[in-house]
Amino acid sequence: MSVRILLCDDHVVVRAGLLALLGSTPDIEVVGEAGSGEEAVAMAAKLKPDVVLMDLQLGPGIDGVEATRQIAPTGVHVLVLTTYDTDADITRAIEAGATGYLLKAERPEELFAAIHSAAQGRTALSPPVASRVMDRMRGAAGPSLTDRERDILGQLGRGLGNREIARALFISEATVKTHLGRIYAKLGVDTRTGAVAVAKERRLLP
Amino acid sequence: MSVRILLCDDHVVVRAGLLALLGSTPDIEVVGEAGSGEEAVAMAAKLKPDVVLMDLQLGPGIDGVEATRQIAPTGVHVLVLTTYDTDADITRAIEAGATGYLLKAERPEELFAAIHSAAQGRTALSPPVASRVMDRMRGAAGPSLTDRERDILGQLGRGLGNREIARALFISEATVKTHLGRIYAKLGVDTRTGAVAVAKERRLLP
DNA sequence: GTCCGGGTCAGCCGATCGGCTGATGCCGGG
DNA sequence: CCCGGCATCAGCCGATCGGCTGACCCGGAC
Repeated sequence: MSVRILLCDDHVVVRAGLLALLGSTPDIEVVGEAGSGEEAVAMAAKLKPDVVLMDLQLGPGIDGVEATRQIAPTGVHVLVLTTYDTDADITRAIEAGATGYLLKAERPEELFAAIHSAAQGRTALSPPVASRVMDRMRGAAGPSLTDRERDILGQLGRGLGNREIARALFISEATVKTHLGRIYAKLGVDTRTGAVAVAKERRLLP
Repeated sequence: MSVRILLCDDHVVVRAGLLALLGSTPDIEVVGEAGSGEEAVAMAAKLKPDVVLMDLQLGPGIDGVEATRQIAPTGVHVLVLTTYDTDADITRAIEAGATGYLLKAERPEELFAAIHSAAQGRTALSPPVASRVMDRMRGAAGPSLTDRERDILGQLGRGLGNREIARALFISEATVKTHLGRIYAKLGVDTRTGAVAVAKERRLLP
């Protein structure tokens, strides 16, 4: 019996590509296409597919992570299929309940295998993604920033000064400095510019 | 008579999507697919298609801009089809000789129209891209950094302080500060972190 | 109940940064 | 030949940053 799939991607080209690839395989059946997160949530509830193929970047409206957060609890497996293998994206998707994380650059056979894995609730990760996750596990004392520290880092990445960051986050400048100090320590730097550089390198910033 | 197309994209899914979309139209014929820049250059020379549909991000090897730079002079029209509409990408692609610049989020009809335009050598731009180009024209004084300023910016993007930048480039700290001041002025910021942020946004940094 | 991690804040001080003014040398176009 | 753009450097000064020390509150773990 074939696996029933719901596609979710805002790019027509990508949906067409997946449809073409998956439609040609006998044991996979595409039962629906969604062009936005809202649409995906609604169609997942109605169609109850075995697997939702979810892009993370969905243009306006809720993004793929939020859509995954809403779909996953309903028992429908979500397989993230996206272009980027950034730490932030991967962890957010996994936290949101994604069953797997594939890259669009992946070979079709990998995609088919991952879909069947996901249909059975088994995790499927692209090799580069798996590597990153392993690195994350190994580097136990790795860059484990708190939520608030990530907020600060995000503002920092926009080039704001301490005062501006403080106003943006509704806290005092002193608090910003405290957080920055801890961020520097965790990233192994001692300047804000260095923090941005490292964060950029480790893909902690958009 | 139909337009002969060569696809170039490192993503199998995207190639399949374009193949599916274009294959269903009678006046467009896909004569080849390339998964890398090198492949695209070779196939363009051999197949002499009317239009090359070129992605800019191509994974390892030469990128879409470089491939375009090599293909365009041979008289083959290159229509860039990519995900991003950043200033730097657009200008680099156009400088490299691209005939048009489309976004993957574009409607299929736009894509068809753009292909026919490109086949005749006419420029085709996605609306958001066209807007940016117009903005650029209006604000004639674009961010034209000198080579040396780009050097400084590069070091800055690594998180170095003025003294370190000075040592890295074998100049005095005073000179670094002078260059930084001019960079700030050209980028419209007033802090080093802001410069990194803007440079990152405009893709002036690796 | 106590301990601890996370978030919040304050004050102090040395180092760094950014703006300013001004100067030199090189090179290429008018 | 002179002018302008580019790169180089110096000194001054106010603003900002980064490190430090110490503090409070809260919620969950033990």
